[in-house]
Amino acid sequence: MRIDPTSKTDLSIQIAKAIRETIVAGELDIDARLPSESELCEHFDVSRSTVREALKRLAAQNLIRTQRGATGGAFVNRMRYEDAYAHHITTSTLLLSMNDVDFETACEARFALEKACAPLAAQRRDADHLATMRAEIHRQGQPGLSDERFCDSDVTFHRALVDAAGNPVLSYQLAGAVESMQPLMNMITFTQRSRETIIALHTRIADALQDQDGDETTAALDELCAYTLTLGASAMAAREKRRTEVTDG
Amino acid sequence: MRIDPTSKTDLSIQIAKAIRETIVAGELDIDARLPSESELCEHFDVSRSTVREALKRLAAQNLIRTQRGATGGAFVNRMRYEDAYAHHITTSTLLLSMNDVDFETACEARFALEKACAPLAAQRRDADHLATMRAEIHRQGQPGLSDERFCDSDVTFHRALVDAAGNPVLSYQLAGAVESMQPLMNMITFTQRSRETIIALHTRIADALQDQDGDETTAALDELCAYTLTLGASAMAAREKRRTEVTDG
DNA sequence: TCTCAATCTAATGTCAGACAATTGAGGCTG
DNA sequence: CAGCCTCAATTGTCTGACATTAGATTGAGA
Repeated sequence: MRIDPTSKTDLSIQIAKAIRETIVAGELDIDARLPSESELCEHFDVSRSTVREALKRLAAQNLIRTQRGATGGAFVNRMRYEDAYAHHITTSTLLLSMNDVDFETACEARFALEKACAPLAAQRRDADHLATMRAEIHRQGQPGLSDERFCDSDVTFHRALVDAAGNPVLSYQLAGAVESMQPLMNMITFTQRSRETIIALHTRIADALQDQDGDETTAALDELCAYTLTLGASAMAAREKRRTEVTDG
Repeated sequence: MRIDPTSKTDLSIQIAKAIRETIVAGELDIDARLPSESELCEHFDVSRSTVREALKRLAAQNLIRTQRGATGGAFVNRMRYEDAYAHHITTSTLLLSMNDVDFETACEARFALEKACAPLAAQRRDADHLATMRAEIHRQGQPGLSDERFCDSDVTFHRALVDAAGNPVLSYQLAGAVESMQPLMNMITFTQRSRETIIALHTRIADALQDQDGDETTAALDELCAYTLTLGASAMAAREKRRTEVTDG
């Protein structure tokens, strides 16, 4: 756990790395207190600013939390699924938007992953999951629902499907895939007709899960994927047309 | 884009949040330069240390990069898949280790996700993917290979499978699932016999992909999952036994 | 003796100012 | 025109100070 002051790499980066490795290696238990900033200054032979910048880097990754006061300090964080979700979703969303991922790729990934959950969800779904799905289906059918709210409800519905698989690791991994699709989905205008189609497929999925029929769930997801792709394609085409017109005019 | 100096929340957190929201909202393009630290000081009416801590938080999340020199500054990062991978893997690994996720749950999640890739991989695999997989299979058969190296090779093999699906979004999402399993896998002692079984299944997977047979790929993955679970179970049992003996003695 | 408020104290949060290191830009020179 | 030099802007680091926070200690009073 030493650093190299002559390296071209910033000291705060080296220090953050050293501490991170200590934590990841398990040498510091959860909720263990790190040395105080002054002690870290002495240990690494740097100023307090540098130590603090290193700690802020770790805090930004949810690896530590800090607490003020006499018994305060920096403590190793128990990584919570909820915190990791949020972080994962932000990163995924940025990845999608900044890399101009086309709708097909994102959609394919999302449904491939959801299909991975289908057999498990069919096996393990409980009353709560089914109730959530039914409630969202009902919501999706209400007149006057904005496109954005419709997408929200869609995400909730699919989160319930994923959670029904009863595997927190799976839920965590899929949170990014499902939720980061939302900005792309939000570009679609859902006509009354397309909503009806989606609701019908959602109902089919819910029914299949209720019957604990994994194959039928997968089949319905396949159809939903195909239908979503056609919706996305026409939305992209319309968008492209608008952009061309603006450029020309 | 203002902050509240009277809030109980740390200023550097508020500032980081404000800048992050600006970036995520797309108001700053990729590679756009943020105001210099001095300008940010004036804008938010805080000291430079505070601004710097905020910037370090953002840098830790790969949202910005900094560059020294006359034309330097902080620039909006294009979120790269490679960077996001690393971050995602670290987080996933910590989640697994800190939440005492049992081997079954992690294993189930991993193979469920890999199976999601199988049909796509069978369809799109190219010569490079197959070559990588064959090379790793060969490596896995070499005598004297340590358990750790064997696991490394296993991860590389499965990464190739995932990448063969030709969907970067999928690859990104699965990186966490596949690689974060490694610490758990590392606790397993691979006997000569178990290695042979795994290599046989790997070969079956590679063959199936070469034949573009998605169903066979899935079937082989199912078997590998089941076998890995039995290996994990016995490893956990042995570990538990050792711990009990130590406690008793 | 118990309770509660005041005080103490150790830690993080913030500020101000200085200097070092880096690096591109522009000018100078051959 | 190429190469070198200087300059200026910017981030990186250091120092020292004070503010803020919250647990620990202490002490008075019922």
